[in-house]
Amino acid sequence: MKTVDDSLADAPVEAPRKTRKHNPEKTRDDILQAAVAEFVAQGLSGARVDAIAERTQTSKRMLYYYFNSKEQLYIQVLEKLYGDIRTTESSLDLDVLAPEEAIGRLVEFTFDHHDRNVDFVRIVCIENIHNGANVKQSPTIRALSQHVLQALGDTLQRGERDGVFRAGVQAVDLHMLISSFCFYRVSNRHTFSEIFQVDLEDEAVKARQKAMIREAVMRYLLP
Amino acid sequence: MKTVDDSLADAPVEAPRKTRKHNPEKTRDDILQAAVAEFVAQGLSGARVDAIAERTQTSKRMLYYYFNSKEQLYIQVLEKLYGDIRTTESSLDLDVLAPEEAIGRLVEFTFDHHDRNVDFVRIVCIENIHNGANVKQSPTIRALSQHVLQALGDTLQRGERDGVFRAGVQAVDLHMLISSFCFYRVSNRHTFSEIFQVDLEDEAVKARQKAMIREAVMRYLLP
DNA sequence: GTCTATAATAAGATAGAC
DNA sequence: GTCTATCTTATTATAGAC
Repeated sequence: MKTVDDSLADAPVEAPRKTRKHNPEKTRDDILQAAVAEFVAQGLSGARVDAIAERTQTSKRMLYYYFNSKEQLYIQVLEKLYGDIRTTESSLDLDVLAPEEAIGRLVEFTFDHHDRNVDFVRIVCIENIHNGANVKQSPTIRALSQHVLQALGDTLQRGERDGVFRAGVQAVDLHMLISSFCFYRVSNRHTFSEIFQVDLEDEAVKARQKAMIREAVMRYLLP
Repeated sequence: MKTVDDSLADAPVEAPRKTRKHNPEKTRDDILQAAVAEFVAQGLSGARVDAIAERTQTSKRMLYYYFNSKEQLYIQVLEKLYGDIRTTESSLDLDVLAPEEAIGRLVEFTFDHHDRNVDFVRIVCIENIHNGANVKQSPTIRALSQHVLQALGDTLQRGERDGVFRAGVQAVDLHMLISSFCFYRVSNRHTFSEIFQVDLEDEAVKARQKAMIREAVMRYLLP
């Protein structure tokens, strides 16, 4: 007696070998996404390989098949999250704006970017708890981050030349002034909001703080 | 035949029962210090109870005897490190200084304090990775941190009244502006120095950045 | 390439003697 | 209060069939 399954077995055998369960890129990406979620939620030591596997459509065996170890999977996660930020950062085009406009825009962009990318902020914290051991192993990541500093340095130079910015400000220092505030607001939001009883998710608070860091930076640059 | 040990046994029995190995406070403190080192180095999930015990003069059994669980020991560590900062913070006496002096001093104090207390910075990062779950359980910690905000608010008000500061600045926002920079320099030093190739331990760099945050804050407060 | 079952070990916690 | 030995469970990683 023929069953429905039997009739499927009669389908053309020449069809591209795309059986139900073989889809390498998708499987790999599925695992990587699950790993992002788990590592970001639990940290490097806190993350469980089993938990990552459970978040996927596939099995733990495939995780090891594609990534070899928990640590290598973590490095892939790190590179993915650092990579995501680059794409957006490169789209800023600071060089077409007046220096003051450019800096103002960079500050607001940085603020919004961190606010929207909690995952990135968390993975950077996790990596620092582990003394940056893995960023140091990834030449990719350093290369990814050179763009902002370059753009910032160029803008500072233009402003200085035009007499709208003071001289002697280091790009790396200014980058730290901007990033630190935007990063800390997100990285430390749990302890900060609990201890000082502020709702950092409140849109009014957000707007006020965004205006503050913008103005603090602008004033600092005045001649 | 009498041995040396036998003669010791003849010592006065009324002496306070202070046998070689019984010293509760010291043992407890020994464990707590070891726990600070391990948790700060490895994080909450990464820390190993065995490793903590190995750092002590005593055994794992005593750790459970005094602290009941890994988690409760972690909370004690958290409270200890938050407590340490309070003592120094309270010694600032901002109210006896002119408002500008007071803020300048607060900025420099905060900078130096974070620079010197890497342990505190790390435990706060670890705690945020765990969503502040443990600070929320400790009413002690919130109480500890109210002093700075109060002192800062008072100083802002004095400056505003004297016409040396602008109006409308929130104490909590200014606290964040100051803390974020001082904290981030330490918390993110591994990734930051690797990616941007700066030596944040260099005394010249330190002095430059300390002057920057001080001036940025002062300028921001100008009317 | 994928799945189930399992090996090998590490980790938190406790028993019970002294 | 303290120590050694151990229980129990969780965790990374792999074997081997399909």
